[in-house]
This record gives sequence, structure tokens and C-alpha cells, in this order.
Amino acid sequence: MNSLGDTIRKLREEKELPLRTVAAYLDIDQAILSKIERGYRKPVREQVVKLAKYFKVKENDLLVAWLSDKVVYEIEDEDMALKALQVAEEKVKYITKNKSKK
Amino acid sequence: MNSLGDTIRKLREEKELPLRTVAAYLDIDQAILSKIERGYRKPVREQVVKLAKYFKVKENDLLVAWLSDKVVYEIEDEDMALKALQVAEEKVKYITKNKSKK
DNA sequence: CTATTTTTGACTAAATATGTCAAAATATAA
DNA sequence: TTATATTTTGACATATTTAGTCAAAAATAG
Repeated sequence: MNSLGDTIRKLREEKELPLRTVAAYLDIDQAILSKIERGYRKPVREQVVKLAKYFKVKENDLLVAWLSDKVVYEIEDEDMALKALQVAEEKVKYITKNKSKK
Repeated sequence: MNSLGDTIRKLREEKELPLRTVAAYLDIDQAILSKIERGYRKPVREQVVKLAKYFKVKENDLLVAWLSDKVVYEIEDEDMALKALQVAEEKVKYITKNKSKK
């Protein structure tokens, strides 16, 4: 199950770049990037978008990983987590359906 | 698609209780309860638990509504919302599976 | 009308998220 | 080894978000 952090670390290591370089591009301290890659911090949306551009991968792929990480983080300690996700899916389907028609 | 707010309002109106009374039980200003019922504020977990007790409904049912509302709130503006939820489900399944065995 | 209840919005306080910095730990290479 | 580069850690500061109060305005019920 790869989290966004794992993905970023892999991309960075493939190119043999130090944290410093990528962190500079994101305009944050390398300490934060280190934590993001290991899952101790969540990046903000803008950083995810920048990373997709930087590593030339599909922005949507990273956004899905980022969003799902956030969702999991928010509910993982709850017994009803899975049930809640299923209900959330229905709600999202309902919302998008009624958004298209006016 | 009923949100938690709708549920609470219905329960409260069935018993013909003013906001004041229920809000006092929750130890918050009635203004907040008003906003919670209409979806302009999210209750905290503790309040959801108290409400279940107060109205004598299943705690888990309210928690599922509360959690799913929170999840939807977090992702609804994103194009990848549905996809993210599906990935999140897989991640949660994976986590709970590996939590049971040690 | 008059009472009661509900809603609104400006404001404050508390909590959480995001970031810096510098030192410690780890890995790399001479 | 020992020197150098990289990564990790944790204490701390700052910013943003969330949760709450309060009082007045609006809506509803008698």
C-alpha cells in the first residue's frame, strides 16, 4: 500500500537527488521533506502539485495518493472507519450527480 | 443523503426540545448547535457521543454519519474525490488486516 | 403584539498544522 | 579511520483553522 511519501522518496532516490535540492524547489526546509517522505508530515496541496511537475508524473496520481492519505489519517483510529468510507462514497456520488445538473 | 446535522435536528424536533436544552446538555452555546444542525459547523467526537446517549440512538450510527461527513467535507471540492475514497478504502482494509495479526 | 426560539455575524480562544533551526545520527568516500 | 555529505530528530516559533461566546436581528408560536 504505497503512501504518497513512499512514492516521493522513490522518485527522488531514482534521480539520486538529496533532500536539500527537492526541498529548495518546494521552498521548505529539508527536515520537512524528510518527514513528509516518511509519513510524519502531510504536504499541502500546492507542494503535491509542485512535486508532480518536478518529477514529471501525473498530477492526478499524486493528488489521489495525497487525498487518500489524508482521509485515512482522519479516520484510521475509528472502528467505523470502513463503514464511514462507504457512506462517504455514496454521499460524494450523490453530490457530483446533483452538481452536474445545474 | 442525510448528514449528521439533519439527523440531530430531526431527533430534537421529534421531542420538541429547544436548541437551548440540548445545547446545555452538550455544554455549548445554542448558536453552535444551530450551526451544527444546519451543517455550518462540525461537532467534535465527544459531542456526537453525548448526542447518541441523549437521544438514545446507537452511538455507532451517529459516528458513521459524523465520520463520513468529515471525510466528504475534506475532499468534496476535488475532482479526484471518488477515486481517492476508493484508494482510502483499500488502505484501511490493509491496515485493519495487519493490525489484527500482532 | 409579545414571548420564545432560531439564526447571524463579529469577535476571542484553543487547537492543530506548518515551518525553522541546529545538533545528532547515519551513510558515503578518501 | 576520518572527513564530508546527507538525513533524522526534536525543541521551538508562527500561521492557519477550528471551536466557542455573545448579543442583536430574524423568524415562529401563542
